[in-house]
Amino acid sequence: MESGVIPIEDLAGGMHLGYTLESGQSYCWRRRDGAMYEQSDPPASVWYETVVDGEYVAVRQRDGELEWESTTDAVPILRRLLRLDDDLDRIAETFPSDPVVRDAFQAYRGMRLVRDPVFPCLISFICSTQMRVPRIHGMQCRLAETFGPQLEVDGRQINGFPSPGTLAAVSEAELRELNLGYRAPYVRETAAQVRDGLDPAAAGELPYPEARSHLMQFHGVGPKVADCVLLFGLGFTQAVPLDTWIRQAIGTHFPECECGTYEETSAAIRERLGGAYAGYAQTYVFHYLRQRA
DNA sequence: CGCCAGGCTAGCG
DNA sequence: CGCTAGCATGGC
Repeated sequence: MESGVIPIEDLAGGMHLGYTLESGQSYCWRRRDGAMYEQSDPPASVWYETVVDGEYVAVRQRDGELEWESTTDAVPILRRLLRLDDDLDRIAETFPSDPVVRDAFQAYRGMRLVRDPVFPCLISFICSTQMRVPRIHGMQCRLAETFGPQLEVDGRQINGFPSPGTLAAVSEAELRELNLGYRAPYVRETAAQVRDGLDPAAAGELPYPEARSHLMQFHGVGPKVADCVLLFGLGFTQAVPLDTWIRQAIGTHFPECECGTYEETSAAIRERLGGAYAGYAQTYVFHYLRQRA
């Protein structure tokens, strides 16, 4: 097992690991203590762990640094997954000066977007429809524990996320037994599409509108889920998923952006939130409103 | 008990 | 195109 630290002072705009991983944007990490996605503020010094490309990665934040343990050098992996190269203050300069956005940024200072591995990201947001955050997380945990590849780390069994082929071979009934509900056939069909060669990562090479259309080919993926995958998995920081929370924020704070259709409202709010990093602003506002509800 | 949750699909007009 | 019923499940 390798280990190391990354000083927070090296990260422009700071870092808050708990907000980053428990704000409902990533379902690819688990707390080592078992608990996760509580409504209250996550405690400090908690270990979070995941499996990426067969490698175990664990990270926690304390005393001004990120401390990590891994079966490999986790620094480049963490840089990518936690977007450690983002300059948060420079990004915030692109935000509009509206009180909601500014208050949200101040309240959750150090929260970064994630860049989840695209397949688990895709499946997790297909599972997210009409569902609360803790239950989405529970579904991803059960998928990994039931069908994912096992890894032994310090005598403990850790499961990675199942491959598209594995998931496509699972019956709908087995998925329903994990309480995926009506999302079960969507998950199975999408896994089969990926297995058969439709690559969600290919969206990353396309311009934003085409990238979203590419993802909407997957069963169970509409415009909102596509925007989530673009934002939280493929680095499209301009994407603004129009969920119930952000729609409420639009109605209250940006009524001029309410244009009727998803496409038009999406374009208006992306412009209103500063363009290139509108999705970053959205993530702060989403978390801010959800925590205050 | 009813209502709603980071919506989507299918099937209508 | 736009509109909507139906969809599983759990927590309040």
